Amino acid sequence: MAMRPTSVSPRGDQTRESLIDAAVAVFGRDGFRAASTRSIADVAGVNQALIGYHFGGKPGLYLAVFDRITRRVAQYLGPVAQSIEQQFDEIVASEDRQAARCVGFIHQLTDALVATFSAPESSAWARLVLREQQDPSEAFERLYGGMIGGMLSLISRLIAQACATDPNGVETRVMTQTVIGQALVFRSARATVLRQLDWQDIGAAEIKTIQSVIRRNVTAMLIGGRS
Amino acid sequence: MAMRPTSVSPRGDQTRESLIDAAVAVFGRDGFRAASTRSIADVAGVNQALIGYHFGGKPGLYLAVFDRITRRVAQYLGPVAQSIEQQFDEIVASEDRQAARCVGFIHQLTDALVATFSAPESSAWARLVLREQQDPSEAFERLYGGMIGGMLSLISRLIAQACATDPNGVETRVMTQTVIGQALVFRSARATVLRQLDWQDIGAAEIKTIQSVIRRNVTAMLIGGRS
DNA sequence: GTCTATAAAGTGATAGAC
DNA sequence: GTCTATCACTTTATAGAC
Repeated sequence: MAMRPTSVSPRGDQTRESLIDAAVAVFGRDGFRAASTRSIADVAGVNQALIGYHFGGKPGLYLAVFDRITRRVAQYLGPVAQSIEQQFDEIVASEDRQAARCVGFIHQLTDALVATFSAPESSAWARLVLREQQDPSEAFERLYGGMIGGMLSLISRLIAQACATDPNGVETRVMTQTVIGQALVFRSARATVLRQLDWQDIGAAEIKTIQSVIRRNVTAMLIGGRS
Repeated sequence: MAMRPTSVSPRGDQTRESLIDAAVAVFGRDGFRAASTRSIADVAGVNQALIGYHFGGKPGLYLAVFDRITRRVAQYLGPVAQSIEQQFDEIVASEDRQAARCVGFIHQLTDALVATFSAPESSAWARLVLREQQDPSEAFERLYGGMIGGMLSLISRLIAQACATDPNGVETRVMTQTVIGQALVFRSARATVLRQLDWQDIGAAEIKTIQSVIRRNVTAMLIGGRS
């Protein structure tokens, strides 16, 4: 089985990039099995046989697509997450719980999630990721290890700190999912959202509204009814 | 183009049922395009040519699948929704806002949503519905008109009543989505949920935990931080 | 109402020229 | 690194026997 060539030729690099770009769109639209290597090659403007040469075959290209998605999503969320991670270390080291500050960090993260999921490129990603969520393959490992896992861990620790609960407890983790779910639904149930709200698209104005409602919800959930 | 026969033969009925059952599973697993009529017929234990005879072709069978899903989900959620709808009419007619009672109704609905999405049959449905949400076709109309629209409307009115807001206002509708999103995420991000919580499955015990957390969240969101 | 058989088109992989 | 050509297989739809 042919593997990705080790030499770094500018021409070949360009071909690989074009193929991955095209594969994100076509795999997203048609799914792994229905997507044909011919249509991917056509969209990429390269020869069909080059998929075998550069990625070893259709499955290899599919995995390369998820590495691409992971890297791109990390570009959106990474800076915010890292900044919070750093400040969170100081909070844990201090004696004060600083619940309000933790909630503020969660607000930053839900804002970023809503913005990321609403980005135009996210449309193709979502189809791929949602499929993997229902029926995880090797590609899901790359997603979880590359981005999702770290994000879940960070939000769980912030919630635990804000509510003085166990970050590894079941309730904290379930609560983490409900926080993310509030942002995720605007992508996963997109057709329903557009229809119910009579929106043509989720643009800058709509994103602001969503972010503001989720901020309010999160605040109420975490420091509204207690301590 | 052959249409569904008008005569009602027991033998043909059985064939149609088998084909729809099989189609839910195979379309769910492979998507519309990748699913082959041959594999559907094999799973159903009938001849491939009968898909053309009974449904006019592959697209006709696909639509029949969504009618089936709509009817089944309505069996889960319909009774709860109707009971609440009835009592809600009385609340609107009365002078008291009865916010706590409205929140109780929403709890019943989120409980039902979590239970429905976690049902084993929901696994195949979800793949189909999530695809339509990203890329709606004629099948989405049947879903929205048959079930989703009514559920959204009911929750929006309950939220508006509980919070004294406009049921048709953007904020109320966005809030409705965030409520549903908390239940939906346990299906739409299933692989992530199972992994983060180290669950093998979402069974009766897990459902109880999820329902309880969402109930608490909804209460905080709607009557925790205000009035 | 169900079957077999088949036509016409599309699939992924790959050998081999350049 | 890229191309053309082709193999072996699968796809949907349908004609026609029963």
